Amino acid sequence: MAEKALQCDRCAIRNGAVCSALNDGELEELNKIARRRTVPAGQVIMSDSEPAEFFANIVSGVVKLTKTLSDGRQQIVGLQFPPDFLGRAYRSSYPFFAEAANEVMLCCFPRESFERLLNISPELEHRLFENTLDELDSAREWMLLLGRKSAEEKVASFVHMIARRSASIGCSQAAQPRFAQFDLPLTRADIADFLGLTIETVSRQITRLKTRGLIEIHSNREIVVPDMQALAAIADQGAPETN
Amino acid sequence: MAEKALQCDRCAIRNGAVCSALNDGELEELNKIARRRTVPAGQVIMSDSEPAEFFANIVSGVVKLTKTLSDGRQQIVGLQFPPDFLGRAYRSSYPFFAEAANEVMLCCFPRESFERLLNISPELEHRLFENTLDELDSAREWMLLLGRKSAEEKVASFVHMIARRSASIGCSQAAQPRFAQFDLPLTRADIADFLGLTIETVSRQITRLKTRGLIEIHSNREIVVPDMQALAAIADQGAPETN
DNA sequence: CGCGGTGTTGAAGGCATTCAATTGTTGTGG
DNA sequence: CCACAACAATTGAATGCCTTCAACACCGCG
Repeated sequence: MAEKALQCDRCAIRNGAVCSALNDGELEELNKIARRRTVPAGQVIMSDSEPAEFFANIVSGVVKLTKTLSDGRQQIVGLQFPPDFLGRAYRSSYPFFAEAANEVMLCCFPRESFERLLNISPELEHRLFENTLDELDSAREWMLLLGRKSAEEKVASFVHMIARRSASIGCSQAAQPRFAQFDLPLTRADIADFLGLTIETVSRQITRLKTRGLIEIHSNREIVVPDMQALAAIADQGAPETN
Repeated sequence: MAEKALQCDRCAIRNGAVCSALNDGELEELNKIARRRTVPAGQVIMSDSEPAEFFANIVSGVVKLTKTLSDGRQQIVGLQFPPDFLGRAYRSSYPFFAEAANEVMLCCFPRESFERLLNISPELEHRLFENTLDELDSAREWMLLLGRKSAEEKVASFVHMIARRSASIGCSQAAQPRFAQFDLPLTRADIADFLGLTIETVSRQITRLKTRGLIEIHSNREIVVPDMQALAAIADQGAPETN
């Protein structure tokens, strides 16, 4: 929960984050109110019950958005990576939980100050709008997965998505690399909650992908995908012949 | 596909639609470019492949947004009712299909003209932003349903949602009426595609709800819910004791 | 070394699907 | 008005995928 002020111009997510919609003066304004904060894995960042008192950029780590039924069944309804934005403009309440999937570094802005900035900068609002449209697109993509894909396709889709997003965060390689190596930011339980499956089914399907040579596993979290296209073929359509 | 000009001030959805964000001058502008159009059930309104040349308000009827896997499995990723807005600002392509679920009446605006209006009216953009946030919320609500609810809970949730939305369209009753009567705007096949189930399962669960006295069915489409709260209890949490 | 958290593996069972047949509904032309 | 076709919905029986329950393996850590 350490907090400290920071210089925006040396920020790791300077280019991708919503701040890039601001001009120099506005950015300086933002710089004044911004505070970095580290959140340990598992901790709730924003919740259903209490109004969110701040907005934030994700600097590092992964944040999961979860919803829960009254008997405890849980579903992850969104995953956010750097440099994603956290919090909802114009809405005081949050219809789900935002929780750190692993250790997360945030760049936080007090609600009031940020909204003041939002009022004077149409570009900033526009940027948030674009963000929301992207979130809506991926939510719908995920609805297709949840409603219509088999367990195997779900897990393959998940690994494929993480591989793509991890690549875009780390050293920017070619647009469509054939090979990928990365760490899973989620536990098996989280993956299950994301895919609408059980832990056991996720584990079995990961083993199956490994057996088939589609992925290699080094330390449970560390994954290598030797052929992204082969993985995508399983993820996006009916399971091809296994021969 | 009949088209005709129209007076906004006598429009059925005048109050709820995005147009209500406009001032008199802007509304007059919109009035000039608006054209009504009737779309028969089943017809595609906007598609993945071709860029959408217009935006539209839904005046009456229901529009389904669908996504399809390469082997034909389909998922409905959104349902839009009057006075919802159709089309995406700032995006030329549409990552899914918009299709008329039943006969739909649209109020269409040519893309270019509407975007010009969007540029001069921050209120309009803001309104679209709010809309998008609402869509995102319901998409996430639906992810919870798709990933974690049983067939019975899914169908109950669906009927409950339609009941609520139908009530808010027709004669505005009390905020939370105990009783509801309405027509299902979707076929069983559409309901199945919406819930991530098969037609047969949907049919069986509807029969089960009827047997249990939670709904009454008159003409396959016409539904009566005698006790909305009882239905909500099944929809939103683990199935209660059946006694 | 033992313990808790995390992940894997096995066997049995259940819920939704699949396949198949029948019934009900709608619209059209004789 | 009725026959008929085409579509929509229901119902039944069997299969299968994923879950559930249970036991065990792995790993970091005090």
